[in-house]
Amino acid sequence: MASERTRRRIPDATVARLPVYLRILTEQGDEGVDSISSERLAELGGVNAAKVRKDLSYLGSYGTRGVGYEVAYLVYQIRRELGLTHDWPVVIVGAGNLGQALAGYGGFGERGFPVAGIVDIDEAKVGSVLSGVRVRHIDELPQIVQTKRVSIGVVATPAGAAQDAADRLVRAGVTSILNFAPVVLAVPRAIEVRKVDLAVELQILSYHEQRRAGGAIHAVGTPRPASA
Amino acid sequence: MASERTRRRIPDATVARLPVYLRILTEQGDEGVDSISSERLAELGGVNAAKVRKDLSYLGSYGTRGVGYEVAYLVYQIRRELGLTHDWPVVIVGAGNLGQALAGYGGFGERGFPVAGIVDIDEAKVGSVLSGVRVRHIDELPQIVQTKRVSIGVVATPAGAAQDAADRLVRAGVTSILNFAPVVLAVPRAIEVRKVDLAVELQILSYHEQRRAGGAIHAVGTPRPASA
DNA sequence: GCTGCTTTGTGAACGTGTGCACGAGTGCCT
DNA sequence: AGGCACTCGTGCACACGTTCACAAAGCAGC
Repeated sequence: MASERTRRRIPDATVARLPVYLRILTEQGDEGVDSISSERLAELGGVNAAKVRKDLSYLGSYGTRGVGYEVAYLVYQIRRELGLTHDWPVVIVGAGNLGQALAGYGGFGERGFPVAGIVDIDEAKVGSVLSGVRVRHIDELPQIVQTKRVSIGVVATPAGAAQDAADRLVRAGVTSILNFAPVVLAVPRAIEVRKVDLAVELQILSYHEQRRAGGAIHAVGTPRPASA
Repeated sequence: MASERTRRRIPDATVARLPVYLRILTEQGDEGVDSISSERLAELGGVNAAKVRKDLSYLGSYGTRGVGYEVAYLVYQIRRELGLTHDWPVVIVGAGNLGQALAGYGGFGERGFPVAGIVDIDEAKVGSVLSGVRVRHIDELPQIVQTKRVSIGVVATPAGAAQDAADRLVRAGVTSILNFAPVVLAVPRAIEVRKVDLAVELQILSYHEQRRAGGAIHAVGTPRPASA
């Protein structure tokens, strides 16, 4: 119990996979499975079995040799490690196309991230209701963050407004940001930022497609730099 | 010219950063900047200058020592490497909340990924028009993929329908998939899949928030496994 | 209790990614 | 022409992540 503070740091790569395991385990639990092997979990998660075992070993030795892992207990442990023992309300900045879709996406609240509010800078959008959440003015952000104890903000604005949105979120007291705008946000070191950029993902796919196609054909007619 | 086929493989980590450099360079170019140093590019991209230089060196030696990189030329080279010399039409499967937002998100077409079509399995949604694109029935997928020469598919369905959507995309001839559903897709080895999972991103943020909060307090009242 | 089968947990080897540090090349100024 | 300031390109060392392989541990059947 005293060593609880000295909890080993979990590698980033592992933290990124825990949510996947958690989802699979929850599904399996719902289907009545109460014990699962690392091999099966790996198969369902599309990864290597050794990786699963190593990942889970960072949480502690919660498996039983010769048997596998008790699904319900593992779910509990992963949830605890990820801090999912309670809800984390989020506030969405930007009530455009994306903000609306996010607010309407039920999966948010279901998975422990209820939408505490959605704000926009455009007065015309304020007051409209999206999936039960009323759009409020961005000036109300500090109040929402404080009364609802929000620590996670979602930036769903156009690129040009993203930095301002982030600044406001930080000033309001948010400490983690999920950024959907195609911009590199400048924030204080202590703020955790994660980025989701659709264009980047598509361009990575494009790279592989182009490579698959041979790639060489595009070399025809290459312009040269100014110098000789 | 003969060595064009022997193009060095670019590391995944670098491929993932090239789109970021590309966006920044394009912006800088629009602002009239025509030469940029690795240091400045690194600053704007939120990365290390040495990393920028190493990344760009995989494309070839396109910089000038003592000066920096010619913005326009670098943009051209990155676009070429990423296969962005021509458009890549995409087809979206699922006309729900997310599918609609994606279709309406202008950034898609602008960046070289025009929406060639959006399909849904629900007859009730077929025929409606989203941002100029008419929703068609999923049975028309093969036809859309072939006539529009689509090689990238976007899965924007609920989790339960995602695998079926992926299967249909693959059968229709798509070779790259961008998956928004919280499911690990099973596809032939040759198909490139990238995943965007909002819940995973939020859970990673949750982990850091929980860790920030101390983490130990949640240990109170931990249930134990069945065994002694 | 012993044997055999299964599956975990982890040391060790390998591969990938990062960042420093510095040689090498370039432009500018005198 | 020579010196100086600047910046790229890259070898090298280190950190991080992945995978293998196997001992340790548990269960089942007899």
